[in-house]
Amino acid sequence: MKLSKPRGTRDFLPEDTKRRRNVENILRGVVKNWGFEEIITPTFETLDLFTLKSGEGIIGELYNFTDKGNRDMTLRPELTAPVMRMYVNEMQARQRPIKLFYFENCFRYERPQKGRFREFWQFGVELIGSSKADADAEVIALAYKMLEAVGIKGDLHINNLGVIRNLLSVLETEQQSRIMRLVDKKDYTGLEEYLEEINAPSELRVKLQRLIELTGNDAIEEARKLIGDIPEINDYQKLIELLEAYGIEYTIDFGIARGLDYYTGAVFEIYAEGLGAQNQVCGGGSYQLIKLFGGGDVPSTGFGLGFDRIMEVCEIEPEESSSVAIIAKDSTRLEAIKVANELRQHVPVYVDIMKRNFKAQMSYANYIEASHSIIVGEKELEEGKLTLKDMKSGDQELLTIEDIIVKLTA
RNA sequence: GCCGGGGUAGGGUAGCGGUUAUCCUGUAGCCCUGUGGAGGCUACGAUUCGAGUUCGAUUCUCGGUCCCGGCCCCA
Repeated sequence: MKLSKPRGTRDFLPEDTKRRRNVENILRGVVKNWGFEEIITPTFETLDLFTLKSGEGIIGELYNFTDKGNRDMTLRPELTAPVMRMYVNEMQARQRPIKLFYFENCFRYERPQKGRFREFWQFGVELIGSSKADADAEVIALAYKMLEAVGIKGDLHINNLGVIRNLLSVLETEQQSRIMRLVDKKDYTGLEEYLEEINAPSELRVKLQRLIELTGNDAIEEARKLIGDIPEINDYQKLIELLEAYGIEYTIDFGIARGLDYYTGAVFEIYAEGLGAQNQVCGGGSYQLIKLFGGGDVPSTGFGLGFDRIMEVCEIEPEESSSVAIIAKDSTRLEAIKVANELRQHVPVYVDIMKRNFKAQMSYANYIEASHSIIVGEKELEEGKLTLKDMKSGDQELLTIEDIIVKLTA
C-alpha cells in the first residue's frame, strides 16, 4: 500500500463511528442536563497560549508549525487553555458562573501506545467563576455521573491541594513547585532526596511524608491531627459533605497532586480497568489560569475525559432502528424512487443503484441488515399497494404506503 | 528519545533458502430473470519498504517504516 495514514491517527469505519457518536451523544445529554453549554474553539492556536500555560518544555510534544506570516502556531494539545483564552477574549462581562463544555480532537506528538494516540478526543467541562467547594463538587460529581451514564464504574480519587500548599508555605515558591511535581509523579525517593538537599525542617518533612500517604475515610481527620485546624481542611471537609449528597463514591487521596502552579484547590482523577498503563480516563481540578492569561482573578474548575479511553472500555451499543431496502424490478424502478422519496421522510431507505436482479437486491438488503424490505413490483402496483417484508421473521404483507409508514415509525 | 514483540490477498492464516506461495473467509459473477441468510462452480486478490549475503530470499543479515505493548512524559 502506498498511502497510509499518519502515525498515531485512526480511521473510524461506519460501525466505529456509529458507536462513538452514540456514546458522545449520551455524554452530551448528561452535561446539558447539568446546565452546561457547548462551545467550539479553533483547531490551531498560537504557540504561546500553550507555552504560557505549560512551559517551553511542551513544544517537543506539540504539532507546531510556522504559518505563511511567520507566526508560531500549533494544533491544540488540550482545550482548557483555549477555553480560558476564549473567556478572556470575549466572555468576561458575563454573569457567573459560566458553565461550558466541549468535545473536540486534540493533537500531541507522542509515542503511540494503548489508549494513547497522536490525534485523540477530549470531552471536557469548565465551570468558570466560583471558588466554592460547591463548584468543585458539582464538577466532580458530573464527571462521575457522565462515566456512569456510559456504563463505566470509575475509581475516583480526590484531593485538595490547599492542604499541602499550606504545609509548604514556609518554603520558597520554587521549592514548593519542585515538591509538587515530585508528589505528582509519586517519586517519593526523589522527594526525600530533595527535602534533604534543601535542608527542609524535619517537622515539615515528617508531616509531608505522612500527609501524602493518607488515603481513605479517616484521612481528613488524620490530616487535621497532623497539620492542625487550617481553613483548607475545612474546605476539604465541605467538599466531602457535598459529594456525599451527590451520592457518588470516592477515595480521599492526599497523594494526588499537579505539577503546575495554577492548580489551586480541589483535584481529582478517575481510573478505569482494562486500559493497561494508561488507565486514567479523567483528570481535573480547580485552577487559576485566567489571571495568567491577562484576565481578572477568576477561579475555575474543570476536567477532561479521555474519550478514546472511554470507548476502549465502554460496552454500550447503539440501539437498532428500522431501515428499509426497496426491491424493484427493471419495470418498476421509477416507481420505486417515488416510494423512496415518501419513505425518506421517516426512515433510512436504500434503493438499488447497481442494476441488480431481484434476488441480489434481496441479498443486499440482508447484508446491510435492513430491518425491512419493500417490494415494489408489478403485482403490487396493480393493486396500488406494496409488499412489506420483515427481514427478521420473514413475514410479509401487502399494504398501502401509508400503512407501511405507520408500521415503520411505530 | 529509549526497550521488547510483530508486519504474507479486504480480514484471519500456512510455508521459514528453489512452491503455479497454502487454506479459511470476503468481494464480484453464474447455477437461480418475484424473495435474503445454505450449497456448488468461476473470477479477483498478498510476501511492509530499501540495502546486503546467495546461482537463487517470503524465508538469513542490517537499516527504515508502520502496528502492538512498556519506559519517559502526561498540560
